Order: sequence, then structure tokens, then C-alpha cells
Amino acid sequence: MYQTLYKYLKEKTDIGERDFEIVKTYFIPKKLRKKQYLLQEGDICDHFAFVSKGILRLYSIDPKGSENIIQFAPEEWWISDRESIVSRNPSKYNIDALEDSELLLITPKNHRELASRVKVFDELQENLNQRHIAAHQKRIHAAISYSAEEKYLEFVDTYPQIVSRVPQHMIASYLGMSPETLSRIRSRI
Amino acid sequence: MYQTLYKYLKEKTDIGERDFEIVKTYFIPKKLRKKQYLLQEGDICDHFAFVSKGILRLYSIDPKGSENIIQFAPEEWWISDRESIVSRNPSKYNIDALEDSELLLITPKNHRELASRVKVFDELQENLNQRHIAAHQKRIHAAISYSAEEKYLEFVDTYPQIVSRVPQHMIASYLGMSPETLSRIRSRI
DNA sequence: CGGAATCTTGAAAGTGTTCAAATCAAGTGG
DNA sequence: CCACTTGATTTGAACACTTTCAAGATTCCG
Repeated sequence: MYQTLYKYLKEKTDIGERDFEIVKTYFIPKKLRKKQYLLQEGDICDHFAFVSKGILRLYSIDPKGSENIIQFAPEEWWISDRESIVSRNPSKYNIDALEDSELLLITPKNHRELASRVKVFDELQENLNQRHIAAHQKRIHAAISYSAEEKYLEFVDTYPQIVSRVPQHMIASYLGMSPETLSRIRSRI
Repeated sequence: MYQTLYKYLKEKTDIGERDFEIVKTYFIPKKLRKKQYLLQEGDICDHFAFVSKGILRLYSIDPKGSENIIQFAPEEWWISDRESIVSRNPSKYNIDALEDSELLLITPKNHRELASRVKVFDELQENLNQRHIAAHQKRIHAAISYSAEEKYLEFVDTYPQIVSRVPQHMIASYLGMSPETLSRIRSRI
């Protein structure tokens, strides 16, 4: 359960075993079966989740009942509803598992505490935030400037691991187009 | 020049005068006339900019020569190309002033140093990052799920100060639609 | 005042959506 | 392991929305 996190931290930082023992104590393991929820609309989000196995998604359901996927999170990614965490308001989103998954949860409070105790963890988070923001910037750019086909090509290029693991209609939803449109785009490539 | 920053920090944190004197030393003041660049495509971005007066925008220019606006930054906002800062690659974007503006610049390195010296500054940045990410999450959601009209209404609701200060065609660009479409949407409201 | 930029409006073309039906694939229970 | 059900993908045709191009009106600023 903790191996993926250890591997991940070793790759990204020069964390030692001692520090990792501290880090470990802050996380709560959780398993989810496919289709189970980590967060449901109306809940207040109070954890950051690190995905050690499987893949999850963050999405909203619009008035017509269709899903809009904001984020996918495979192994070594973090997922949560930051809007809800920051504002402490009930979430407008859902998070569920697309495969049987294993997570490590940490509360925002413990996250801050851990960052102040373990320096490399703090540095990593800072770095992650920057990357996260950079990725969002890129995605916003794609959403407002690219055609449907360009959006798909960029997605395949950026996240090949995800393309092969999630149903096509979910990728369409992530890209903001109908499943039919994505199907047609793929057929003419 | 530093007054806006002081006011801003006092509002958001419980910073004291002593700490603010330290904070001040890390920032480089800079004035920009309307239409002047803070960053041009091809430059490597090496500062975060705090806007103390005026308003700037971050945008790309696509192959056809049209502008896609990623972000507006009026007073008390931060602006930079995080992609370029994180990757240390030349930026694909431009930042320029839409009005005569005054900025306070800080390098990423000094930013980290300042955060480690002044605790409230560090806490503020952490909070800002969370909010920044939450705002991006919201914008991505709007971009993939809303119609053109809904996008505009949400924008007016969220950023009324900006609507009244920037040309309409730039708002269209920010929302990912043509200026004509925005004009028509407005005329039927 | 005059020029430049901005905004509006119309018509035609293009892109993507919707709805419906057919095909294909996967998972489940007997 | 097969038959069946359910979900996913593909395809077609009609429709809706947005863009493009072009021209005219309006506003802004030197």
C-alpha cells in the first residue's frame, strides 16, 4: 500500500527512510472497488488522496444528467476537490474509482503539519503545486484555442497511459465534446 | 508602489511592520506603460509579478495570428508563466499591460527564500496556490460544460471588475469564442 | 477633426451536437 | 462455457450553434 508512495517520494525527492516513517503515519489507507465513490456531490471534501493503485476521476453532473470530467488520476497522482477544501463548502463534484483502487488519504491539517515537520515533503508539495498550475494553464489554453481534433491529439500525446485505460466516452467528456464527435475524429485518423 | 502590497498582506494575513520591511526588500518595482510587454514569447519567465496598479494579461498567439487570453490580472493579482518557470523553457506566451501599470517582481528563488524567512508569507502563498488551483478547476469546468452564453454570464458574475475595464473582444478571447459571438450574446440579454 | 480600434450586424460556411439505430464488446448468471 | 443483458462505440441524417468574412456604425484618443 505504501510502496507506491515510497517509490514516488524517492523519485521526486531525496527522502530518507527515517523521514518516510514519519510520512507514513500521516496517511490513512483506503481501498475502493470499481464504481465506488470517494466523494459525492454535497459532501465537504476533507482529504487529499494519493493514488497508489488504480485510477479515479473527478467530475460534475449537469442538470441534464450528463457527466463532465475535470480530472483523471492514475497511480502517483493526487486527487481531491480543492474548491470544496478551500471554501469548506459542499462539493459540486463527485470522485469515483474507474478500476479497483488503493488510496492514501491525508487531511489538509495533517498535510500542513507534515510539511512543517518534513522539509522534503514541503518542497515536493510546493513543486507539485507549481506543476499542477502549469498543467491547468496548458489545459485552459487547449480548451479555448484548439479544435476538437487538436484537443484529442494533444491529450493522446500528453497522457497515453490514460487513453488506454479509460472508456472513450470519458475522454470525450474530459475534452468537452460529445462521444460521437470523438468517435468520428478517431475514425478519420 | 508598495502600498497595495502592504494593504493586500494586511488583509490576508496578520503581518507586522517588521516583517513587511523584510518582504519589501525582496521585490523589484517595475512600471509598464499600456501595451508594453512584461514577457514575450521566447523569453524564459523568471519572475512572479504582483500587480499593484493597472491590469495585465497572459496570452498566446496562434499560427493564424489571433490571440488567446489565458488570464487577466488586475490589482492584487499575481501573474507569470508558470509553465516556463517550472520547466525553464522559453515561454509560448506573452504578458503585456492593458493599462499603465505598476508591478512588484520577485524571482522564484527569492520567493522561496522569503517564504522560509517570513512565516505568514509562506502561509499566504500556500493558501493562494490552493485558491489558484480551485479557480482553475472551476474555469476548466466552465470551458468543457457550459454553452457560450453560460460562460459569459459566469464570467460577468465572477469578475465584474474586469468586465468593465477590458475591451469586449478580449473577454471573448478569454472565453474561447469569437468577438462576434459575444456581441450577439450580449445583444440578446 | 481624423484615424484607428472596437463593436455590431448580416449571410454563408463550417463544426459539433443530437437523436436514433446498428454493431461490437464485456461481464454475469445459469 | 454459452446465452443474455448491459454498456460502449460507430454511423447516418437533421439540426443548432459558432465562426468567418464583409460591411457599416460607433467610440476613443491624439
